[in-house]
Amino acid sequence: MAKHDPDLSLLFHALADPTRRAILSRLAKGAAPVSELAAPTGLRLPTVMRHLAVLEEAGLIATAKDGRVRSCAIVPEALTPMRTWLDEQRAIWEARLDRLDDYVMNLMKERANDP
Amino acid sequence: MAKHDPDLSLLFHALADPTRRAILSRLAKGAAPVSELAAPTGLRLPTVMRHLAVLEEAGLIATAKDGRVRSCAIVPEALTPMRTWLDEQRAIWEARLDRLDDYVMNLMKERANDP
DNA sequence: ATCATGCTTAGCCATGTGACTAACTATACA
DNA sequence: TGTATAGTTAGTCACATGGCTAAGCATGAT
Repeated sequence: MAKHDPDLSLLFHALADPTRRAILSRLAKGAAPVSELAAPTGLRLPTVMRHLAVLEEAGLIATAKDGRVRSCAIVPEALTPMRTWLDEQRAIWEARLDRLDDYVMNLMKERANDP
Repeated sequence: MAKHDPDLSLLFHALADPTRRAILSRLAKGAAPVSELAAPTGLRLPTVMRHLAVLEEAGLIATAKDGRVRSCAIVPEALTPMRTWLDEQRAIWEARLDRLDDYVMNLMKERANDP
């Protein structure tokens, strides 16, 4: 359970932007060149390029240039660390579905210490 | 498949910070007051408070004040939207585990168009 | 009533982020 | 060769983020 996990931070940060998630959804249907990804966003090319750079640094997409066209594709394995983290958390969190009771009981105990 | 999903953005953004993930991990073991959460971070209280505010706005934690102590607890259901998104993506992405082939074939087809 | 504790608010600062325009490069097409 | 196309780079700008200090407020202990 790494305290500083740059992978996870990059991943979550990349996914925190709706534009980037939209690009991913588009790419889920198949590889596409930059312009085609930019079109539905209504954003300028340089802006989209930065989003793509973020996605690529997070390992979520891979790109390659063929002639003057850069083709982008998703990297499915990239979601694995996130899934792992989520499963870890779920394991602990769900083991505590008594959380609310636990929480309330804590408060009550504190109050009880003060008759 | 909402194009603009503020919930997801808030969630992912909240989780993109290692300090906040550490706080969540700590809280997974049970509710705790602000100071106790701040201690292991090495950060000042106001800074930690802001992190807690981000977590709370994302719906990841709930807090309540008892006397002068504010107790914080996780909200397990908060991860559901993220799990849903992840499962959706996995469904599509994994259906395309031929992605690399697909990608390469695309390139080859483009080249083929140019004999 | 006084003081310590625990949080809160206000405000500052450096850096990061997301958007843009404008100018440039490199490939394809005529 | 010249021109359109597809990306790329550089530079600007407003605002968000993450950290801090200093001062304030409410509650519990003496």
